[in-house]
Amino acid sequence: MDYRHKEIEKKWQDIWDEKESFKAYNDYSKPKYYPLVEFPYPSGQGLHVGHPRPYTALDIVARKRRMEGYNVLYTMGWDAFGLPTENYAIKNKIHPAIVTEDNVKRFKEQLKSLGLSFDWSREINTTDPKYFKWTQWIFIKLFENGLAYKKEMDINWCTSCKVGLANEEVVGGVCERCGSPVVKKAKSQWMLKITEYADRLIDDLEDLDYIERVKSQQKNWIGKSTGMEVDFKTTAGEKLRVYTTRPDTIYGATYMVVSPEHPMLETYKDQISNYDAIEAYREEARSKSDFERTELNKDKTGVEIVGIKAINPLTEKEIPIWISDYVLMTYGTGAIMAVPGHDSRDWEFAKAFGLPIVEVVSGGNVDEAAYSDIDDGILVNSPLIDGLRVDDAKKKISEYIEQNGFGIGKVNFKLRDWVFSRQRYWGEPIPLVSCPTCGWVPLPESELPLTLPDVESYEPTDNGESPLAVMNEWIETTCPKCGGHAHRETDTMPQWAGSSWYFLRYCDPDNDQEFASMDALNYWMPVDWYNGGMEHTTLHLLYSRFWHKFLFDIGVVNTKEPYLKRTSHGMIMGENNEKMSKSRGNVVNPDDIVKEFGADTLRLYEMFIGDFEKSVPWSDNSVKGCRRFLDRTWSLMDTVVPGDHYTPSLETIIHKTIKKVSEDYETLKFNTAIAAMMSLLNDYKKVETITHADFKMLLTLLNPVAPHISEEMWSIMDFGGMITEQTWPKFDPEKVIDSVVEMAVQINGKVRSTITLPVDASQAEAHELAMADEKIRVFTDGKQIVKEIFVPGKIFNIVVKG
RNA sequence: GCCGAAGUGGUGGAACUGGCAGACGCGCCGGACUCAAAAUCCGGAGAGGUAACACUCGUGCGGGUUCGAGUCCCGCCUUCGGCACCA
Repeated sequence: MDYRHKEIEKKWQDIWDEKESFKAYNDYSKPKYYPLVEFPYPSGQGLHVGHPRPYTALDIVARKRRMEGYNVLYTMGWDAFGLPTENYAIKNKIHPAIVTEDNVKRFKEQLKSLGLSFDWSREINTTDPKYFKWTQWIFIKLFENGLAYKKEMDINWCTSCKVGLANEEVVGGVCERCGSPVVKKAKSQWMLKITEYADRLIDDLEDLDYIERVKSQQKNWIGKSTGMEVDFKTTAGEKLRVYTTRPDTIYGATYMVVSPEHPMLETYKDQISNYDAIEAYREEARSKSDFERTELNKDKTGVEIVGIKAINPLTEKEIPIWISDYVLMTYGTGAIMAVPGHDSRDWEFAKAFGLPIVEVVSGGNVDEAAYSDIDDGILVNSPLIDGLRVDDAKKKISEYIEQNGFGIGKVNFKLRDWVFSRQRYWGEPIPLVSCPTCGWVPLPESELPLTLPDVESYEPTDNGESPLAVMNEWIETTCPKCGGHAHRETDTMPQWAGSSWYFLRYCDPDNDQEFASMDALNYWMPVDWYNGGMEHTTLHLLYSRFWHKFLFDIGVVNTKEPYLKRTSHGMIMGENNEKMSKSRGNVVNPDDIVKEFGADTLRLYEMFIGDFEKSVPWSDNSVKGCRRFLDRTWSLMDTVVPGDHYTPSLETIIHKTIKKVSEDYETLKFNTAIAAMMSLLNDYKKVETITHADFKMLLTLLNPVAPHISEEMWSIMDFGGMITEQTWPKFDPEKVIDSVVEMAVQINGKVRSTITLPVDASQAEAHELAMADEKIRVFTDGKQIVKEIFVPGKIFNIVVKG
């Protein structure tokens, strides 16, 4: 009988469906486990070979947990709002809802063909009004709690998508999605105050089991810095406030710099004698894109503000004030005290304009470069803090500054508030109306969901307004508060909205009273293990943590963090080790692999290919190798004979393999788990016959990776029931140890021979055996044995001299 | 520049708290089966060296600790990912 993957895979997928083998029950008495994978954006391209990698990995965990007796919630959905669908719809004149439906259908078929053990009865779709009703509900809560506000601001405007972007969506000055240039555009936008949660988003990482690179990237992105705001008097009258993390270097502040957008320039216009030059510089800065302004290693430019001086509060000396675009209005106070001796940017600026450089921390050479080391430096030229180390000096001077009212401690973040408006059609409408008398008013819950108007055209407008802005019938409405004439907000939400809370909906997907019941949340949450791409670390992952914390604060979820554990998979590259793309011609279609080799082979291959956390190139030949392993396992059926016990010569290796595979499935080391099973197969092949017990064990261990073929063989062998319903095996700790071991014998640390001895043999026995070995005697005869190191079961090292 | 990860055969990658480097797979070489090929099965191999052993070298580079280092310490180099004029 041949291994016919097509028939077998279809057959078992149908049986699992019919028996609801993977249904998550609301039986709250059982221990639960909630593994989560990022739900895909159903693009028109269909499934990519990258998708099955994380899905299979957590499928393995999910299947193992079920066999361990857990009630497992493993499910799937569609993050289906978004630009590509909308653009495709515009181009082909098909409604985005229909495009979405088609894409979802295709994705679902493809995913189903992989035999992933999702509970499909809990499938969700972010574009379903029953779903986005609650996305809108959460937005209203954010609004009611003062975390959503509208602000006229310069936004990142993608010239091609004709849409505003969050900072997180701008990569290297271009649009993350389409690569077109991003320019500044003033627009009134809905903003979410994620910055209010900045501290907690950093602090609470502490107790979470996230892989280190995720933690550090999030910390980096939030960018907490602790320093002081210090007021410098000016000759113009009012004080000028700066932010610094190095108050200890204040005696070295020889000039000040304000950003081109700083309001003082307007305020003191009359006192500035070179205002024309200043204005020209400001105009130049305005015309530059963010990218140009922040370009690497750019030469410093600037203009001195003539007519106003600042006064250093500690030295009482007058220092000049400059304007330069290396100081950003969006960070700190938009003004700095420049300490060229100890800040490389200030140093460059001072060199460029011949400004004085004063050394206030010794240890470097400020004529050569700024000395910014904070560990070894000693303060000099700083009357109050001379001779102190940097950290002590910082402490002392900070106290002094605060006591004298010159300034105050201040924490700053790089994180900015989240631009939440999109001027597009295919997103959740923002459920607010603008009333001339009441201002912004949220829709009452009874009017949710607010659905999109069903129209023919949804092209973006050239003036930057949402396509909804021209749909008068939809816009015109009455104010829920005063009943007067009002109109709807025409912006929609970004794609990140629906994905910021979807894991909550899985807990209770059909609830039409709440986004999920507290009972369901209490049972299922938090997510035990969340795996997803590194590209979502500062976007989706951060956003959803923010939303969750907010929901926790208003008492509608039970945990302050959504995910206990976060891991990440590496990308699958093309065979030439370049990113898979149509233009490179190195795209592999998972359907082809499933068709030719079977889903089990694809699953096995994607898990075996290499370190799960690293990117790996695709290899057609390795796929064949994985299929070969399954074929060889299949042919093993010819050698199986009845028997409830392990074949004695295989017993130790079987227990070792149970241990290895069980542990490796938990730690993302799927590649070595599979290697161990391949080894076990090789051992099985070396004996004439194997018992039912031997074979059952291999099938059980293999089942989470290759569920169809293991189920089929279980059935052919008539082992009873389904393998999916079996219990995960345990190993016997006493039986994973070999009774006899081969031990390397070293002379001065170099292996010269091996001896075979019982695992519990003494050093004396080892010594005797070693000395009986001719290869060893060659090295010991006539030499003095200085020392013997004996590590039971590991090594025997003889140190000789002479 | 800062943060993070990593450098091991022809190749993807193994190696627990320092203990026989190269598991497992691919590719390659040889053999069996075949008219032949594919598939399958059996066997082989880090490099140098030898008739064969022996032996020597070998985990990015340079030092160090240790009976013993891919693994630990110090100093570098390179690659990848993230951030970046954030004061």
